[in-house]
Amino acid sequence: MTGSGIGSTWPIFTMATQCPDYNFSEIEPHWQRYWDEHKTWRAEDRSDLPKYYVLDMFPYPSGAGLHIGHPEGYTGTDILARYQRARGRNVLHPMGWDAFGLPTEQFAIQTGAHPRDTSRRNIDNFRRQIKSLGFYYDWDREVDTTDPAYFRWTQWIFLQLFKKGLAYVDERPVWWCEALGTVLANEEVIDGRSERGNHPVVRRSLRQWVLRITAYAEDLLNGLKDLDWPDSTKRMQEAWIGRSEGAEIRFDLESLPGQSLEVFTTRPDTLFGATYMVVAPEHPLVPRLTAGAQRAAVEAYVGKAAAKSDLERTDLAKDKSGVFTGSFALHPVTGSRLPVWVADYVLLSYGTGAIMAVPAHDQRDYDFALTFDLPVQQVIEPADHSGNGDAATLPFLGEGRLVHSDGYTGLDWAEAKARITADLEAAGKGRARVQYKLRDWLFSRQRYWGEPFPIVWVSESDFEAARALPEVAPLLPAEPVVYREKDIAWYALPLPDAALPLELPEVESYHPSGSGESPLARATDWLDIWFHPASGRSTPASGPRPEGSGWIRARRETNTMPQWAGSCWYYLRYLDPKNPAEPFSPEAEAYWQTPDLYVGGAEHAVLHLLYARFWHKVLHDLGVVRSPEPFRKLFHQGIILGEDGSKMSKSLGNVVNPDEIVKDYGADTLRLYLMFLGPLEAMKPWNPKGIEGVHRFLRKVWRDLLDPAGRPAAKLHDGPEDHPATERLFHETIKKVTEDIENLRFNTAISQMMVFANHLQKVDRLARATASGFVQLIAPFAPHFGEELWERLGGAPSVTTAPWPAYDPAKLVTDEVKVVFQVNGKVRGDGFLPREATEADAVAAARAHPRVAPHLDGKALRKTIYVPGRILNLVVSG
RNA sequence: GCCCCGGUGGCGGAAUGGUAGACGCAGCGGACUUAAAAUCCGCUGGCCGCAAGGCCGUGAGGGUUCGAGUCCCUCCCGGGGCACCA
Repeated sequence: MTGSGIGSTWPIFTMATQCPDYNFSEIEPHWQRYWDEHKTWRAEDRSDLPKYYVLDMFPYPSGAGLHIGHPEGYTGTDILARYQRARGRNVLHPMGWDAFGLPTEQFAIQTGAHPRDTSRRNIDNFRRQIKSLGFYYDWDREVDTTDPAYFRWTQWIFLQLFKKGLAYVDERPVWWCEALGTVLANEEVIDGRSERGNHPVVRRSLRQWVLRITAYAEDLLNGLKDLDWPDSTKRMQEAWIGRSEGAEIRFDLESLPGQSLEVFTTRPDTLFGATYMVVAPEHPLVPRLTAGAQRAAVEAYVGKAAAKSDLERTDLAKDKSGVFTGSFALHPVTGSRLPVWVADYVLLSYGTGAIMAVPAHDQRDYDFALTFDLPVQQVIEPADHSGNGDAATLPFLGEGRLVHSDGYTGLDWAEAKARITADLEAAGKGRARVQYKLRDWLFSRQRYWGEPFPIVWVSESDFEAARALPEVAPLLPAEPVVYREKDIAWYALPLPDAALPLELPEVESYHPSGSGESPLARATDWLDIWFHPASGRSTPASGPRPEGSGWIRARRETNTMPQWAGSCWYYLRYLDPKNPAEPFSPEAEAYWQTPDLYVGGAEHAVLHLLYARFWHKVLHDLGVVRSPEPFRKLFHQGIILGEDGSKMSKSLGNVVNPDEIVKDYGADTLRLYLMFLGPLEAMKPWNPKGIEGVHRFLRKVWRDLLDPAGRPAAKLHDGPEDHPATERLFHETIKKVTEDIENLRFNTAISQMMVFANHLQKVDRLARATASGFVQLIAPFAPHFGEELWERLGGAPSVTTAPWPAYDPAKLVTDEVKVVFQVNGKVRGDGFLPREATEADAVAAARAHPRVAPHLDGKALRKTIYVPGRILNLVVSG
């Protein structure tokens, strides 16, 4: 390259950089600028092309910056996006911020910094980091859950739920976390501690907003069937919904005429084996069931149970405890007296909070009966028993036939379930019932940094007056949402659309109030208002009542929504993110519909993914979206562990910072390495040495296709022809890379490209078209590198506009195929045979093979298995 | 306890029931270089053997099959989820 090039013949490229070597720190920012200026990544709203919508779970922009796990999934979707673009799709690949949430608020509490400022700073940093990795995101569609223009529609969706009667308030024992100063949902509590921060939690009764997700239990369960999701995730949701079929049975109470105890059981066939009853300590009938002599003992027990954390009640306390109430229930068929006990192994929150205990056929009841010396009556015997009775080991939990069950003895248990249930129903003593483990979704938090509820509380008379207004009536549910506080009833009124968004007030302190109310309770001018229900206008109650009619006194809801709210529908806002009049236009929804692929961590298997499905189904029922499910195809990327194989954490000092990798090796190398580590779904350790390998691969390709001055290598020629071996390998590579991308097997796609690169080093000439085609295959993985080489080899920028290479199946077939020779299943040699060689040809070749022949000598050929083009197995004996 | 998913060289991993270990890392030997880096070439599962070659080998044990990393059964280990849900 002596004296050539630089200065005299440069620039030869219009867009590419001028660097002779693979200088990624010059190339990458250059192409990032190019993409930004040309909006290469823009998804067109109106297009004749078929759409492809690929979605990442948007991140919570934490102060720590991007974690190395983020770009793992993002690179996977980015490859898909670029590939689908090359396949002629109009690709939507958006990014946004799930920016409400506790860490930002904790930071505000500690420092006084406004959460909005912290969020903005963190978002800017995340965006910078993500852009530095060259992702094909449509930045014109960025969404931010904390932006009033966004959460206006989160509030709007809440109001649709409210109107449909799917949102209600309830005073209920909830998980209260003292350290976080808030209530947590069941799903956010793990082993009696908060999922976030691992603080202890206790039960506490508070007024809460609750969403009636249980109304959709059946839909949510059935919908799973058609989803292309990991099986484990579907199973988790299935288990979480926890559908059981059984019966609700009514037991009259001896001491309370006219009162009865309802139980739920999945085993109505064991009705005749019920020997006692159990109610949960919190069951409302407990005080009345308690007989005088037992009162002290029952009250002590109930008090103790209330004080126990759930950790004690479940994990540590498998030993049964309980107290007899002193009263009896009457068996609905036999009329026999069954003692009613209080025990904390029965949960108020499931079923009816009471059970009929069948110790002979339930492990828990059996343990309890043993502890308290209660009778055990067998009513099911294994099907292979012919005797009537007691032979089986108790408790017997298996299938069988009924015994000791007047009128039903001898029946198969499944039939007995149906018969007994039907008979109870006819007698007015029970009915078939489906029960779910799924509980309604506790939807409020006593926090500042969340979406405010677009709800005000008013007196009964003001509510009645408002309800009569034509503007207000359509916004209300059939049943008013109401709660009582110190004998005063408060009625919920929604803000009309015109009053949205309801923004957060400025407050002096972000500390929770400690009383169970959020910091919003201290923003008095925001909180206590004069309210005009028809228009939604408001003014501080500290001021005078405004002129005109229809103004009432109101107090705003002080709770805020949980972080899940914003992420429940963000994938829909991307369709039309700037729409000021609707959450998204019907046209945008008609074209983009729902994501074709959703990629994100398995840690959201139940929470986010179940909540979002719930909201989507509600929107579907409202006619707002056409599909019944939001995420047809779901994929979980795995977790990247630290170098030492343990989870990355600051305290272990094994955290990998993407910024440093980009600085040292470039974004393309990082992307390639993340994909090369192993299967996308696998958990795999980071290996800093491994990154050298993929970096070398890029440099090797650069060196191979370009000369030392950075221009097309001398061995490139413009003819169509390559060596047949090169041609075949190239077409194999196109095939493999294409199929692997479609199946998200990026690691094997990369290894195939490495195989091809290794081959390129050995050839002395190469068609320029082959070189460019190879660069196209690399481009989705290493996009800056791809753009740079594409143009230097003569392609018009950008490579993203070039159609994906197609392979020619005819180029993959060879005249000769390798056949492996086995004798008795052991490999003894191989040989090349014509593709159409017969079994006889193959056997002849094997017999002639010097290393195979000795194993056949003097032995009788008993069987021949011939798989053309693969294997010949000769089974011999003697 | 119950339900999933895994277990393959020194390491990450690859293998429609058909040559186990592709590709990469690490290691060893060599070339280039005054030297180093970079790059290139070769070797690299274990055991026996001078070699040709043979035997063994995918957590353990059994089974199905002409043939098993792959399918079936039992067990061990690791990871994830659920956990008194009647």
